[in-house]
Amino acid sequence: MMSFAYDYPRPSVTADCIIFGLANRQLNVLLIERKSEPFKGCWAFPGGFVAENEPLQAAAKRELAEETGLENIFLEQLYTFGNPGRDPRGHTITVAYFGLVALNEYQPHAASDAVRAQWFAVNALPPLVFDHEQIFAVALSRLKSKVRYQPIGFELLPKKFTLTQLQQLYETILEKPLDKRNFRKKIDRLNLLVDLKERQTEVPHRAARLFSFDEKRYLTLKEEGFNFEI
Amino acid sequence: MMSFAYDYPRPSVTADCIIFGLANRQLNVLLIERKSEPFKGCWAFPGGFVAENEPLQAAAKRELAEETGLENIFLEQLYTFGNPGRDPRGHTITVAYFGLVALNEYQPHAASDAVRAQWFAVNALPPLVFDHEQIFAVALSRLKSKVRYQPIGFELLPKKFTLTQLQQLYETILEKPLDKRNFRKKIDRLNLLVDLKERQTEVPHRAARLFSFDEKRYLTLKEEGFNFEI
DNA sequence: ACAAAAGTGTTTGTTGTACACCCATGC
DNA sequence: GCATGGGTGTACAACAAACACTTTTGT
Repeated sequence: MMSFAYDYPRPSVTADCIIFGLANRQLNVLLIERKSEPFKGCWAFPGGFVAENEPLQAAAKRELAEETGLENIFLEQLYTFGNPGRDPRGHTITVAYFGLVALNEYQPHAASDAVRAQWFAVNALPPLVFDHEQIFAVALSRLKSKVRYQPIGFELLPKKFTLTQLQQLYETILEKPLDKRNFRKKIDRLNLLVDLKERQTEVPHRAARLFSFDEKRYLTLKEEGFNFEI
Repeated sequence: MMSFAYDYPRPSVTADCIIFGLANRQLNVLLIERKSEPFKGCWAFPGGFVAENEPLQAAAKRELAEETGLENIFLEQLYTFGNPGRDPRGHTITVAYFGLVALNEYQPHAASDAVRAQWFAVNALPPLVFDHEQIFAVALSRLKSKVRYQPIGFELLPKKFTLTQLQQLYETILEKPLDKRNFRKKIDRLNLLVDLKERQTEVPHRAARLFSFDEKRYLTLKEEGFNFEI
């Protein structure tokens, strides 16, 4: 095996996580405050160096857990950033991962290389280190276009949710109001929801019906894609 | 700056190119025969190590040009593969790029690390090295889904082409026959083509009208996306 | 005259879009 | 009884899908 070895100068490789969450009607993203140089004290996406012989997604998950405490998050690869100059320490390639969580259920707590871990509304982000603002732009635009051809929401909503909550999710991501009746017709045609035959409790108005996603159908639609020109 | 330096063990990074081309009614992909170990003499996608301080896409373009002679190809990032064990030399991360060319206009010639460079029909590929078969599967599925929400063909067809050629392109990629009239109506509605007011010459039957893409409209549609449930 | 591919419309079903009111519940 | 959000239908326009014949040209 050693006969195949080589020793080119190597860029270093990190895996970073862009985690979106929904709170009220606000799209949020998870940031950490860096504990160490460079850019100590600045805000960044959770992430860090890929260890030798560590799968990329595993590195992303590990760093996320270490720095924010979030675990069992589904991560999807977003894009790989490798422009020289993006990291003052030298040529660094960052494989960015993208995840969605039901924000209420995940209160992050800082750990490891992070001083703090905190949700920020996407339209009120602090300045970010490196080229993380560019990475964020790619992530947000991916989220917006994903919504158009894949089911989304499973990860962003509580297990049981109302149609209005689902609609607000789409309105938040797409940044435009949707017609209630048309939205419901469209969702209905997808055969994606299970009517739980339950209702909200303790709301100061008529209680809405609760639904959950049909996981199997959700996965099918995710693979097949659909058209949601809503 | 040196105070920020670090010295983790680093995986190495390569950039590989999956280039599709269309010949007759066959989708083809460009492979090289490796000149050096490991897997000397086996077929692989063109690609190689990313140099220090080299942008990723630049590395992909450089390797493609070095190994096959193809230049000025538009490359789009496909996916990054980083599973340990995929390369016997040690942990290697491959950023895969994806490109389309009008096959007739690009006859590859081997150079550099390649013994040969050659087009292969996608349904008759030789065994590939490393995890290149998996990479190929991702590339092909990306091509198939891309077709549904972005214009395609600009890069795969000659500058002047007939509607039938365009339809055959879609039929080849989607692997299903399409209705001529419906296809033409749909293309027409996209406002994507420029009627060149020219006709084919030297065909042994009625000459078809020639079209070209409206580049501006093509780019707009690429950004906006569309729905081509054809 | 015939072979080969170009070119062209209509009908029917489905989906998109715009739009406004009554219903149930908690206070 | 009123405030709050829940829930529902219809009409019109656009698009999808199925389908067959005439036209042009070279040989």
